[in-house]
Amino acid sequence: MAIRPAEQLIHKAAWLYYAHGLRQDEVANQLNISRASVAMYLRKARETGIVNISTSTQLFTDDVMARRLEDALKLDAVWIAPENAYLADPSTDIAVLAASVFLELVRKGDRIGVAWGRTVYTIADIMSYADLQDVTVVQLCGNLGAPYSYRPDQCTMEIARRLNAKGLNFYAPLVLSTEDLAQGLRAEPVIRDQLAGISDCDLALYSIGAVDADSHLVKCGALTAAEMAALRREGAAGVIAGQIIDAGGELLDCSYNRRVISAGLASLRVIGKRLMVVQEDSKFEPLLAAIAGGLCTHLVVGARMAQRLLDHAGTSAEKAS
Amino acid sequence: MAIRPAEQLIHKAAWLYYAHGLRQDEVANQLNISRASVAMYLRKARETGIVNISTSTQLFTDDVMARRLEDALKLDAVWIAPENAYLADPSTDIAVLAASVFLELVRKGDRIGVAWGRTVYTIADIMSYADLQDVTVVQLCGNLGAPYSYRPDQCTMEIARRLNAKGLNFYAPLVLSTEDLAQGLRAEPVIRDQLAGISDCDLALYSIGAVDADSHLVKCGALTAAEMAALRREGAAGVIAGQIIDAGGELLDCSYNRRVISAGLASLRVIGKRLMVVQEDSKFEPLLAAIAGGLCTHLVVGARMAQRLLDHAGTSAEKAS
DNA sequence: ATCCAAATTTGACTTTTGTCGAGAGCCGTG
DNA sequence: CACGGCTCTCGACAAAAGTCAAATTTGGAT
Repeated sequence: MAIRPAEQLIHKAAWLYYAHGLRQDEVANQLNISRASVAMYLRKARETGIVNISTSTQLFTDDVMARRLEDALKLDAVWIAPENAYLADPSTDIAVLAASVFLELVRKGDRIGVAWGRTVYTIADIMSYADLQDVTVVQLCGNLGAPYSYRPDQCTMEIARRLNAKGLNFYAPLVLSTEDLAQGLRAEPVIRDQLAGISDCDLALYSIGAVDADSHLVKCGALTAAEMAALRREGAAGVIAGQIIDAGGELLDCSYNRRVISAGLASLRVIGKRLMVVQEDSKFEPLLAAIAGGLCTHLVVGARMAQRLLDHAGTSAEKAS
Repeated sequence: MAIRPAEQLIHKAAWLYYAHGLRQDEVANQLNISRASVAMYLRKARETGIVNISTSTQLFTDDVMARRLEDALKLDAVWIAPENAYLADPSTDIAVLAASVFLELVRKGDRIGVAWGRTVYTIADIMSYADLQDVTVVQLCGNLGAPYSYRPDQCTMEIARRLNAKGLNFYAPLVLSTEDLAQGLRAEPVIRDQLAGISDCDLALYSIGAVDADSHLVKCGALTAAEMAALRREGAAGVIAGQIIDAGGELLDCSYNRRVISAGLASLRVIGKRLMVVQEDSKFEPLLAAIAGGLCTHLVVGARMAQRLLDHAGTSAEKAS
């Protein structure tokens, strides 16, 4: 009899194994199934978030540098991934840390805003599963028909899937060709409601984009490399949730920004916990801009970036005094 | 070089193993130690709550009976442990479930009140470890020089230890020989402060005691079997946090109660989440009294007890109509 | 300075767990 | 009603994790 292995059975196996501490063969006896099946159920239980294995991220905030950064940048919490210390690929380390931090920040009943980018998708990809049924994951910005797998809607959905949460997608393109059209679309009830709902979020997850030819905006055809370079000369310092900000962390006054459908910076700043994750060292200036603009309260970075931020804060303070 | 295996090293090993998903031998390579040491560190990490393995208790609330009980008894949540379904000893099952539920209810920064009894100690004993450094566990009632290992202060400390939390003990006996002395002691600043602090708790954990010769109050010499029997005739229905309540869940007007140093029922009722755990079927009436008195918002019981409660609620409702 | 007790580390061994392909039951379809 | 596709299950093997006693190191006491 090969009945669909009811959630119930998975749950029972997980309970006996993890809560009661029985061995797999003991569980198998209890449930009258083979030990191999038990092993499979347990894997499923882990994958569906019925059991939850989390490791404390204390170590990474306990760092002295993290504390100093919190003070210097006026952030609520900073986590620093030790560069090259553990693994060959430091960016994976940052993503793994970010995923753990993210899961630690999520609370039951939360509404979570998610932006997009390679970093965000990497985090989604390595994030472990959790059972947060009353959580809602909302997309922070419109979609791009990207050739990559980390489209905005995919980032949102993947994270929702991992959390067993509800995913709310944005059914609009990120950039339109005219300002009028963008304005009209923003006024559409469906879109307007979703944009309005962003400020109700309890937690936001995003990274920051650089203003160069490697930007996803260029790669996805939203802007040409030349346009990007021009924007840079006009003061563009970074890209957040598809929008271009200046060095002060304010929206740059440009046609592109007016054609974008995305979470306004004001809505973002209202969100209680704004988790920013930065992997690449090259994103130093963009990150400074985002911090200046108050777009992040919680920060996950690598050790090298942390050092640079600290040095910068030090010299700024000196100049000021 | 056998340096004290700094917390740091345990943390790193746990991180690589659980967060990054490396194998133990890979971790051993990374950290330049033997795999055996890694295995030991990982056990320590689990025991100190650096890693946290929890299994969802959904299954036990999803039960239809649990839902009906919540409605019938006006409780916030009910968990039902399937009797005899899983293991030989059903009371263990209830305790394991209670421990999981308890850990699920604790939040960072919480203040937790803990009473005492065999049930509470059993829960403490099988509870897994967690890393909740900013949690405070306070003792709800005075101490008894009991010949058992589940003295009030031990229950409190054991739970605090498991949680890596701060434990606050009560430095007073549970019962005094005269009412005057009890009153005087209650007015002592140290004691008064602690009693006052009880209503600040976010979560309470207790069971209910029966009014019979088997009661711990009798076994520990606080009352004689004859006195207990007399109290029973006077309307005593149960024992909670060392105090005797009547069938309506109110403090029984008796000398014993006036000589007790413990959390007043009013203070208890102020606590947001009051988790009551009952293992023995014999505690049906005491439990009814506690529920009637609004002393519990969250309940963990076995299936048989749940059925009895439901039947009782049904017949009460019939009578009323 | 030297020794002792306690704690840590390790290699070797045992137990437990993960995985794979074969086989069996279920279900919709032709 | 037979057929294929599907998923679930199981036995057996391989891999990984747990354990133990002996060896080593540490820190403190004499």
